[in-house]
Amino acid sequence: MAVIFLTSWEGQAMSGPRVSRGQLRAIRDSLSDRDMEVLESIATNRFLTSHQIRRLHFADHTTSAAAIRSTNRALAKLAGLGLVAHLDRRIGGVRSGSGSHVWTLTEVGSRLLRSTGEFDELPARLRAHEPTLTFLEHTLAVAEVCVALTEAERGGEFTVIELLREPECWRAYSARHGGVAQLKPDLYLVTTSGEYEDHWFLEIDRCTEPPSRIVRACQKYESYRQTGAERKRIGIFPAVVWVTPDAKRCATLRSHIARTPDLDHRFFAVVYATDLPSLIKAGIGSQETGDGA
DNA sequence: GAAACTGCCGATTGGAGACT
DNA sequence: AGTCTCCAATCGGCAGTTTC
Repeated sequence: MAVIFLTSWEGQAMSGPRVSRGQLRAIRDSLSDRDMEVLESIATNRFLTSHQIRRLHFADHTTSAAAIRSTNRALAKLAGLGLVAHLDRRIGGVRSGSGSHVWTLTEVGSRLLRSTGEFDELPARLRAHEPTLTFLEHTLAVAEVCVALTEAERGGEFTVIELLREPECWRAYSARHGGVAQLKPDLYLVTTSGEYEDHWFLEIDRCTEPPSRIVRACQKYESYRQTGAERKRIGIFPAVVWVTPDAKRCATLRSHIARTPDLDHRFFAVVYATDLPSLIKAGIGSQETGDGA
């Protein structure tokens, strides 16, 4: 995952010139199906790097270099039409070197998608201020998992039935000592592999929180599990998977969670990001057998 | 014929390591 | 500690090729 720092924010690109409904229709007519798919991906994930867009929509080119050029040209076209904009500077590549651009929807792009009737939830006015580095890194990390899942699905490892992002995947429940608590997974995923359907809560770890806080979050999942709400809804409790950026962190979190006594460890897993597709393909055996809440 | 794709090449950028 | 050099990765311009 690229490390990205912002030096400035093209806030003016978020608003851009006024575009009439007729102009918007003309722009829509000039777009290919793939252009629309790229826009929809950016809208769904809020921010995507050029690299991620390439993997999502330009994977069928003969060489990766050709895919990159096609990606860049498609994005340049969308940017030229005022539909997307990239953050001003890209710093920090996959190894050394400069990193990918980070793209987001402009207000015109948002209006265009809302005009299709499939993105009514997009805001009419977009944030004009600079996103924080923490927010951006988290958003891109979640997007990275979504891209990896798409690639694995494309490779025939499993089928994604449902993928919900924040806040659609959040769960509100009654806390033990009264009041309403909220569970905030990064992703909710339903997959099939063979004849089994698996449900997952995914938490994207970026080594920014101490293991003690991860353990507390697990305890919150355990409290929610004991309400029986998920079991009532879908018949099972989803597996809770922490996705870590490196193997050392993976081992650390596994160790802390394993030492926590008041958890039903059948429902919790920690996995290094690259191993997530394998875990999903194999399944975690998280199906509650009826002795639960 | 137009649009999309591809190959080539140079410019740009930051990370890593060597050097002072 | 600061500077310099090399290297890897990305982007974009141009021109040729392919596809519809």
